[in-house]
Amino acid sequence: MRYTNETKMGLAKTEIFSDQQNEIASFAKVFGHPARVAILQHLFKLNTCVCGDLVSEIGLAQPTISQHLKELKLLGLIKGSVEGTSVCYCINTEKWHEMKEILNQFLNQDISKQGDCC
Amino acid sequence: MRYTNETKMGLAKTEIFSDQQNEIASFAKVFGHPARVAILQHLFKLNTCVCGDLVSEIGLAQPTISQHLKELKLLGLIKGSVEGTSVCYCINTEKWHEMKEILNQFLNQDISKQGDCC
DNA sequence: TTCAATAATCGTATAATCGCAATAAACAAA
DNA sequence: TTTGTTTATTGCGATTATACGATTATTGAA
Repeated sequence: MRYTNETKMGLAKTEIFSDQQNEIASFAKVFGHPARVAILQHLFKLNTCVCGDLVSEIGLAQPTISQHLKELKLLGLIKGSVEGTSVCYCINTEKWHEMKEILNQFLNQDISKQGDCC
Repeated sequence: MRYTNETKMGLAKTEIFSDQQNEIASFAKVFGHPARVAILQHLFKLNTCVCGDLVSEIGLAQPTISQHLKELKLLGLIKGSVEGTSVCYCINTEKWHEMKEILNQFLNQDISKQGDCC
């Protein structure tokens, strides 16, 4: 089997989809792991910045948590700031709203007209 | 390095998370690929069952589309019924509502009290 | 400066995901 | 029965994702 530059195995062919479709997928993907869901829920629950007690809270190793935080930060959903030797994390409310808007638009499509013929 | 049954590398440790967290992650994960987003949008747009024109519509090979459909069917978000030689697909509206409820609860958490200290 | 605490990064093992060619399976029609 | 159409399954390669030990910053305190 031969694969060209245009057809790389193991890679999603994002170029054939719209920006909107790729954006929805990107946001959804980051929620596609329970650890990241748990991290966000913890940040929400405390209603304030969390100074790195996530490792003991979640139950995964420190490098693993750090990696998940990195992905959340990459999408802009959380912010982090250095506070002494520890790092404080919190929800980036503006980005969260932006993400919510995009996902809600997809999730809350008008379903009433769907013909249930199957 | 040694890994026990409890610690299998490359596997998400779902057992340390709540059912709710795992459920959110499962639904989000299936939306984490633009092809599946595109499939669902197409089903929504037509407001009726689609008899396998998805391959030409999306632009991926037939086995690839079939695989994505399988994942959507596995979660129950779509239904399929055989119609002669082809198969009709449509949104499973009940399951869609159920999924929406679960994801909305997560996405629409009260963000107003979040201390923006970062 | 030295030491302790904390978090990020690196390296690596393992599993899952993505995509498709080839094939099989199911069905209708000739 | 044979033939064509359509979809599912199989098998494989390439890549990403998950997890963590070891190490490396980074900062505050002694």
